[in-house]
Amino acid sequence: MTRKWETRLKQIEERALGYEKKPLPSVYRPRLSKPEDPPSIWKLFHRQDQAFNFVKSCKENVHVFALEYKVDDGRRIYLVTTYAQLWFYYKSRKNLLHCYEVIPENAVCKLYFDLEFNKRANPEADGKKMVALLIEHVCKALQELYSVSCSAEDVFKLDSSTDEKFSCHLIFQLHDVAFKDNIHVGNFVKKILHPALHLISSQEDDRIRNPMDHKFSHFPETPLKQEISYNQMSPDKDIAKSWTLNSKIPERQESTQQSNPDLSFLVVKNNMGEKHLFVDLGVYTRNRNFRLYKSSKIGKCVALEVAEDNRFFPKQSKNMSEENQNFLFSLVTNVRFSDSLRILTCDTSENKRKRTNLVNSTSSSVETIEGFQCSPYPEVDRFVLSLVTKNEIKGGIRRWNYFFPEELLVYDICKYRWCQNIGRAHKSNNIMILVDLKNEVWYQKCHDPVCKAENFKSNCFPLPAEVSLLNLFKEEEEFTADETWNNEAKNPGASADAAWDNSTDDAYFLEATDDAELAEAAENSLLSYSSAGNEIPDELIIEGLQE
DNA sequence: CAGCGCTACCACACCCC
DNA sequence: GGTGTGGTAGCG
Repeated sequence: MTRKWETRLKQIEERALGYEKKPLPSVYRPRLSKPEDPPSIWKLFHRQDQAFNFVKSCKENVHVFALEYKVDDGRRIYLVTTYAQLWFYYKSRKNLLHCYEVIPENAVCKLYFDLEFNKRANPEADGKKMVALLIEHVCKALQELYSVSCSAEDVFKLDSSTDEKFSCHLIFQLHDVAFKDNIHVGNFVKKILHPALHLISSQEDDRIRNPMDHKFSHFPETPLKQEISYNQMSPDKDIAKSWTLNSKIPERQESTQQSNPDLSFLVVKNNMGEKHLFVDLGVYTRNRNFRLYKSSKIGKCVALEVAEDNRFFPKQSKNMSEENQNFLFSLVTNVRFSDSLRILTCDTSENKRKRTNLVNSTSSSVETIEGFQCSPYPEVDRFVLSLVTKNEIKGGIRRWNYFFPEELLVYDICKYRWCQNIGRAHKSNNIMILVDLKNEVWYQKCHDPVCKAENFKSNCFPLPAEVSLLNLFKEEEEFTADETWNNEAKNPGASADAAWDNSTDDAYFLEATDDAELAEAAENSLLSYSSAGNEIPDELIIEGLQE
């Protein structure tokens, strides 16, 4: 008995000594493996808005994913992490089986489609052929409406079909082109499928359709061609003017556009025998969850895989597996920023009207349009405004865009045109201020064709302390908050953080969660990492951290 | 204890012919 | 009967 006590005492003393040598950090920051590596981020939330708030406070390039965790329950939990970290735990497909990309509202994104039909209700439908025809139609539309060239070789086709149901996703990999957000994607898709919508709305036979139908142009409303082009010059930057111009275009143009294309191939029947579109138009809503490559819906075991007739093949990369590349290309919001990136927009006429009214009603006041003037980073906005305010001239933010992968905020400036390239203000072209949050610098570019021709980019200047320190402060706040939460054993992120941690301290691991629901979710899919081991191959760490 | 963002649908009120 | 409104079941 005494001997047993002695050995146990000795063990405890040894452990105490160990802790003295390597004290636990006061702030818990899980790491990949090496202390010099950036901290890993793996946080779970019950609420989507909490997840997005955390993303905002995060300096790293993180994204929100939704995880289904209970059969026959729509409930999801939200995971915030980087693409690399997610892939690291995701790729084995032993856990995280039912994951969705959350396409944030206002996030620049790719053109994407969800296509489906019931095979039994449509015995003669040829899915492959329908997809090919759709792609052809979409490419034609992109060419006509935006002068964007693409083909089936730019379309990543993922398939999730069963004997019962044809189901696939298309993710367009356009060159240096993306949409402003998924609402604009939806407007574009609805616009170009308008003739087909008409085929299903009318119960009657085609022969007795309203004769007016024949007047419908191929693409009924001209989209807002006011593209935010960072490398292309738009002579008149007066947005109100260009909107007015655009809003007047519609019907006039129809004569120049081609006649009604035959989109009858898009019409399918649902289980009830009712006519529906092959293209699911319900996937273009705010914060839409879009199933990830290699994920299945909960309760089903059919995952999205590269379609056998997929024609998009990413260039092979030396330091990344093919699967990892597939994963990255399949992500709708994984849009790379480039100097020549063009952002396509497609407003509904309603929105156009609303915006035009807004512009008109506020043009004289200092405040401008909501959503256009303020980015999610008010501190950065303030700093940018300070940069474009000199003496009498008070510049403003005309619009902003945030690029997730690069953590780059691009501000289109109005009423202030001083360009560092020419050392004076441009006469008719506006400038841009780019804020690189990752590297904590800002620089200036501009819309002037001459400056753009030489690809002018000013020197980088460090962000002031109040902007770059902002992240640090937020981080501290976050951790303080977490600690409080941990004390209350309510921190939903704790369990997964522990899972990510390689320190194998059982005490830490176990105390991570006593929340029954999360624990269950964790057991189901998330926390099997303890058995995944701590050995992370070096090449993966590099891959993981380089992004 | 705990998802989210819609749309289609229904009931009802109100108006006009 | 046409139109607007408000609430909700249920879909994706």
